[in-house]
Amino acid sequence: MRTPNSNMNTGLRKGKWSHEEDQMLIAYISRYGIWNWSQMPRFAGLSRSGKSCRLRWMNYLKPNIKRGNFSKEEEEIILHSHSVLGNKWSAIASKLPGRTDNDVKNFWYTHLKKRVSHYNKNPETHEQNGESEFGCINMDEMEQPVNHLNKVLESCLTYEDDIFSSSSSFPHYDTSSPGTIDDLQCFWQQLSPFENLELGNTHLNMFSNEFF
DNA sequence: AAAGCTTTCAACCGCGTGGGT
DNA sequence: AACCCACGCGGTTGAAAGCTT
Repeated sequence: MRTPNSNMNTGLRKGKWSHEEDQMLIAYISRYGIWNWSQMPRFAGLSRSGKSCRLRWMNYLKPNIKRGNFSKEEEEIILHSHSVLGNKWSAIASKLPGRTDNDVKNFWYTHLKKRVSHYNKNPETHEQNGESEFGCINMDEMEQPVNHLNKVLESCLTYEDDIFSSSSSFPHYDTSSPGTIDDLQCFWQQLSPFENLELGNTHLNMFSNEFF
């Protein structure tokens, strides 16, 4: 986390995002979609770089970002994927709906790297316990959570067709009194059928009238 | 209670890539 | 072909929170 300050040369704010800035970015993207990250902050009234806005949106504000602890299944998928892909965090994150590359990377360095290092140093101890380098399950079992997640994704995509054909299905969000960031996240969660779909203009405009 | 140390994770930075001119 | 620009990615940083002494 960085302290809020501003760049004396550009006048751009840096550091932690305020609730108000989050609201402004969400409101702007909800209304106009994502068209150009470098121009957008100016039109949205934000004193931030496009890069900063993009990062904030992608890692925190985007609909259906999953917060909180990683499940055992997610852990195993990360470990397995990392053994195959290496530090390709975005590729690994793409296997975990709702998780960002930044989240995966942080989780790897704070939780999983130690476990893998320990295994590499003491493989015989772990093997005696019937553990793989990923902790406790074998490679065949590893495929199951991946398949399960793919099925969940497929069902979401099917549901998307249904929900767009009946506008009354959209959850309602009171933007005149938006409440806390938790309220917002609760609202985004209600839009779960849209998860993993890039919210381009087409999708957003469909519910922007009701949204505002 | 408080000082020092460690961990977590949001955010920044630099670089590579691809598309447009 | 060369340049510019926007975007995305991976590595790194550092404040805040949590833990230990």
